[in-house]
Amino acid sequence: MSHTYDYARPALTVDCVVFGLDEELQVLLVQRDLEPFAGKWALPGGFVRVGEGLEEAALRELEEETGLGDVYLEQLMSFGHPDRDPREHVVTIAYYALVKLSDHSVRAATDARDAAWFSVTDVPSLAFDHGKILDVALERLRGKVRYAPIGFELLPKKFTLTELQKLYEVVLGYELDKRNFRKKILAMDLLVELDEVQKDVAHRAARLYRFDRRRYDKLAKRGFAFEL
Amino acid sequence: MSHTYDYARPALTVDCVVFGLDEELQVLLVQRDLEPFAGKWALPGGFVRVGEGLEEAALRELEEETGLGDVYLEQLMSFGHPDRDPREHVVTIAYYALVKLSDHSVRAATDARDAAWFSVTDVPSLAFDHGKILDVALERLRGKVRYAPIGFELLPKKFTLTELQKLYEVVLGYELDKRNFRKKILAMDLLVELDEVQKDVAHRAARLYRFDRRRYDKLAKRGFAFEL
DNA sequence: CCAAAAGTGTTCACGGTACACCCATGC
DNA sequence: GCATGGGTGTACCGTGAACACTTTTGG
Repeated sequence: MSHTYDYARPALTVDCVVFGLDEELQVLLVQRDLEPFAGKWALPGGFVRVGEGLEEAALRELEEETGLGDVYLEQLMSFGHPDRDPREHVVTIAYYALVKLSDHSVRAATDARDAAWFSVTDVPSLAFDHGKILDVALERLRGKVRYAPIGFELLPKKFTLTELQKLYEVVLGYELDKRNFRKKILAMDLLVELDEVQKDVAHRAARLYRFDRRRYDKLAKRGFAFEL
Repeated sequence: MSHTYDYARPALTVDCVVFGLDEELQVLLVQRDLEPFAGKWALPGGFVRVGEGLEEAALRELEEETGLGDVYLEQLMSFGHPDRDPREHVVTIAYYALVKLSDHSVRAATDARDAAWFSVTDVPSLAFDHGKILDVALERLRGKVRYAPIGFELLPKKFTLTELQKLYEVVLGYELDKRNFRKKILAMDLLVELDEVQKDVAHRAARLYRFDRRRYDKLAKRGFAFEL
């Protein structure tokens, strides 16, 4: 390979802000075992290899550091301040991921490298500029969840309308009116009512629904816009 | 400097999609003088230097290749497919810029390295994956112009309501109702009516306005949301 | 006085919001 | 039978959309 471009170059990493939903919105962090910031919590991530796509690198690092696969992944933003890594100039391309906590159990926490979920309202001080990256990811999630059907990535395949509403309330940070919420979301005609209800609840069991992605894609092509 | 991170690493560039407004929406391209793609049109851009911030690099390249300074600049997205550069793995961080064509005259076109404005509806085939980057930038501009007051970056400081409306029509690609547009934009209370009117027009001169950024910032902090 | 664009209000339909009670189920 | 959440409809208001004519100015 010719090396016409062979000047000194910044290093390149990817970092992932992984969100999950519990009572609160959760973010997955790993504890660093190496300097710099050894022992501090950080976003999972690592170096981009030559010949590797960015998203590919993000998925690989996620799998390596947390055991997670099959997640919704979207590029967030790049951060390149020369001093963000104390050793040398490292540019990172941040992604955010949404995972269904119900599926992937909290297996991440049992990994060799320590990984754990933290409520976004109670995150420890993070290594590098990862606190800032998390802030940007949160802002993006809060914005995007309102005009794109990405919230479903945080719920199990089958969910109740109340669970869906709770999701929005937790992510957005304010309460919604039950009747108006149901009216609006059902009017979009994106949910399929299943012949199934909740199990093991100590009260009337709620009906289960699933998100009809195929239908959404079709409607979206015709100019339909999802909106909270 | 310690080199703990010293593995083979992809090269890193920045590229800028510079938009200007004429009768049509314009994009600034430069003609490449080096291989690969010598002679082809491309987005202005170049390598990120070690110790240099990303936005800083984008502004430097813009100045070097097109003579432009004082532009609105925002990060767009990163592109890192391993084959996007035929010689080696080069990751690029794309920015988009909005410039007031009236201010900066078309000085860019007179630069050593050939630079020129093209209507976005009539862009030649571009080097690398720059065509794709342009598409993403256009999509972003069309989306963002509706919920953020960035359109003003394409107009001179003083403008008429008709000019503002034309801007939106050109960017969005559809026509707007004159009375409704004026009602809505004036109701936001973000424009300052000046004691000045158009000069040298062969008909009734229109009143000039300017965008009150200070007021917008204040309102935005209180939860006001700009919307088309 | 003619051409060209500036400027200005009202009506109607629809969607968003506010709001309270009965129902089904498990214990 | 009681506690717990599930499920449902209506009235009002404000915003978005449709729509046409008069005014000003320069040539």
